[in-house]
Amino acid sequence: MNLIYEALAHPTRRQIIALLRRGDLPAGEIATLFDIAKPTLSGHLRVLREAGLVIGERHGTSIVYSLQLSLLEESMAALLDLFKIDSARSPEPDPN
Amino acid sequence: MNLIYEALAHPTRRQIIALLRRGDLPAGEIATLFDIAKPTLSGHLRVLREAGLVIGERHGTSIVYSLQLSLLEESMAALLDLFKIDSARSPEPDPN
DNA sequence: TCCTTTATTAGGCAACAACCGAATAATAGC
DNA sequence: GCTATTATTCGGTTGTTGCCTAATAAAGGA
Repeated sequence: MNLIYEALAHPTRRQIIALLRRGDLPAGEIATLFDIAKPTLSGHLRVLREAGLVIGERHGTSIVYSLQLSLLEESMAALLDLFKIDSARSPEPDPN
Repeated sequence: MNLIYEALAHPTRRQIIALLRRGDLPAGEIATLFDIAKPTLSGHLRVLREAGLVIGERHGTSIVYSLQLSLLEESMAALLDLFKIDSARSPEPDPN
């Protein structure tokens, strides 16, 4: 859970998520849309991958990234739990 | 918005939020519930304050902290927007 | 006023995160 | 096998975060 919060803490990574919502994209194409070096973006993608928020599948020489929607829903549920706007959850919440 | 995501990125700060959901608490009492030095906790409270997630009101020598529920709801809405689970929002989302 | 209590700020340090250019890996096509 | 393309990993720099102890501030009561 902590990995998800950390992944969301950087604006660029949230923008990548917003981008991928519209459809899958290869890493290079994502890179062209940001004003940062490719290795830097590759690092951001790794953080998102390790948090489980995206997956990358190789197609030929390119690696196409797509959202992992189930994880996004899980993180939503966690945040709902943290704020307790929704209810019917564990009585002793552990936010980690 | 970015401040909120950054504030939520640390486990201790999320635990503070979970704690305050049950009721307001003075800083010192929060500190006793964590195994960290008081100045460290004071720093976490500052981060939460600057993100607008909590407010601190002085009562005598102590400062009582409470959740800023409106901001919590706003951040929920932002996350819903980021993931687009809910709809009927801005057509060109900016996740910053 | 002085002392106690409660919290914060200041200063310093180690660990981490973000960034870049250069080098390396993986695949496809000739 | 060689070359081109696409991405990642490596190595290093810079700035930030998290933590601590010591010092300071703010309020209340003797």
